[in-house]
Amino acid sequence: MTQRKVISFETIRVACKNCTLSQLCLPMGMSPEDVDRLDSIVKRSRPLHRGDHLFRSGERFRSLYVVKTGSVKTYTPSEEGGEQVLGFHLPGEIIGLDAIDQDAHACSAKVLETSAICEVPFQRFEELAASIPSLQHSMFRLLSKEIGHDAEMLLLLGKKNAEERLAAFLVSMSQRLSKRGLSPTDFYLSMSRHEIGNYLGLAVETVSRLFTRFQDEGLVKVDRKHVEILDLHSIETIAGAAQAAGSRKHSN
Amino acid sequence: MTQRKVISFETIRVACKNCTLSQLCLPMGMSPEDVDRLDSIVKRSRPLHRGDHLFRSGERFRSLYVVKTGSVKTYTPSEEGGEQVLGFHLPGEIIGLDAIDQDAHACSAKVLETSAICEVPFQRFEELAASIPSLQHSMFRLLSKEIGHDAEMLLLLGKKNAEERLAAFLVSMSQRLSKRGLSPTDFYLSMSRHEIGNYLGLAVETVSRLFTRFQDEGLVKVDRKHVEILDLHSIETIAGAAQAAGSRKHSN
DNA sequence: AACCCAGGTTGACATGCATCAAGGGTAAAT
DNA sequence: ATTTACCCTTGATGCATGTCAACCTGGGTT
Repeated sequence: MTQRKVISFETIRVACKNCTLSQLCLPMGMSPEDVDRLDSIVKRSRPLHRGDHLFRSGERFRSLYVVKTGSVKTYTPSEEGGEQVLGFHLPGEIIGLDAIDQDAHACSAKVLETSAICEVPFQRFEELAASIPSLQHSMFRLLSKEIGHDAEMLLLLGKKNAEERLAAFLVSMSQRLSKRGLSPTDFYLSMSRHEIGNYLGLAVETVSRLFTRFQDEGLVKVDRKHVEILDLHSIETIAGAAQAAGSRKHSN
Repeated sequence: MTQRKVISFETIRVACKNCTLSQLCLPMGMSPEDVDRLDSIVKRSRPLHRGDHLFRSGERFRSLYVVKTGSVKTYTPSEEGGEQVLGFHLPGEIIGLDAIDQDAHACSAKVLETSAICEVPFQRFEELAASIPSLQHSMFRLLSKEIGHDAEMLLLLGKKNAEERLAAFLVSMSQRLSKRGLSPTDFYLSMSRHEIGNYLGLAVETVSRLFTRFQDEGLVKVDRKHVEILDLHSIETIAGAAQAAGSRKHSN
């Protein structure tokens, strides 16, 4: 016992069964034994730093990645430095799902702040999923959830105006942080205004102006990346007001 | 032999193994025996007609649906009759994937023209997928493909202008019809201008004007729902010109 | 045949947001 | 401490596209 492995502390710290994210992540609904089996195929690396890539567009697909701490953005780079930000990923969220089909990454994933990432080799994962029904089910659900989330984004980009988009973004951040045990009304954004604008299909200037306006209206208090939500209810109302009176866009 | 079942003709006509879509659909890459197992859980109903619903938003999720012939649109209805069209589905395409996560349908699915639909009860399907690795893999791929497609739509809605959107829509239709053995340059659209506009985040009038403009420029010949593509190459160029010179929107 | 009506087209006008431009604050680098 | 470079903010202007309104057209109904 005195001779136990030096890595034991490390192991305890990161093992799936001890991970606070297990209810949000793949282990969701699995028996302790099965979680151990999953755990045995997960690779963990040293923390990554701002700007590091998990993978780049075009690379062969080998593994899914799960954010353990920190945050990651995914984006599709296009010629000339332009890009479309596809999403911001918080702890427990899985990255690389879109690569399964083509066996290659169509987007790139870049770390926004110092982050710990779990790597899940996909081939092994599939074998495991075939023998653990609840894991297969979790995976179907996670993929489905992503599709549902994308549908929300389509609605946002297709029907909502700038104000509604930023409000929806704030509500989403608030809810997701809250689920992770953080404050739903006081948080730091790890992405730039530019990245937010890109994600929401808006110009940086518009995002900036909206933050200012929301602040003037007493809805939030913003200081650079630090956001305090003062009136979450009003922001939720704005965010949900897609087809409400006054916004008759494409109303059939 | 004389006494064979009356439904035999019907059965032959629709069985997965005799279906021309099998390479686009779930049976992709499965052994003939496994296709039979899949076939045994698939339900087929009488043809549905324009306006019929496969399911409606809010209903309990029980089955996935696959278009066999015809076409279907999915959309999220919102209060006041407004809606966001999420997609148009051609033969071989699977509908209902976004409902797996919540165990309830978040969108509605409406038939655009007389269509034959296969119903796949999901619980049975999951059992089958766990015992047929290639089926599980197909399903992961199909879900992943949907996510990748959604990402393309996010780029379209977030970065492309009206002209690029409609061009992308035409290219998509052309490619998908072509894969199904139909002409890539001469086809009938089963959806209205309104539905196209809603899908692309544009007003009906804009869609109409663009069709006219494309026709004036000699790119297409349009007569109501009938579209002939005269210069597919140019349309592809327009569709792909997201970040090209001249369109500097959000160019970082 | 006359009517009806949803779907489509076209024109005139309005506006939300992108674009252009300039300046200020902050954090990392030296 | 100073420099540097990025990020953010704010103002002025223009344009693409939504909105409003009118009319056309073809298919179905009485």
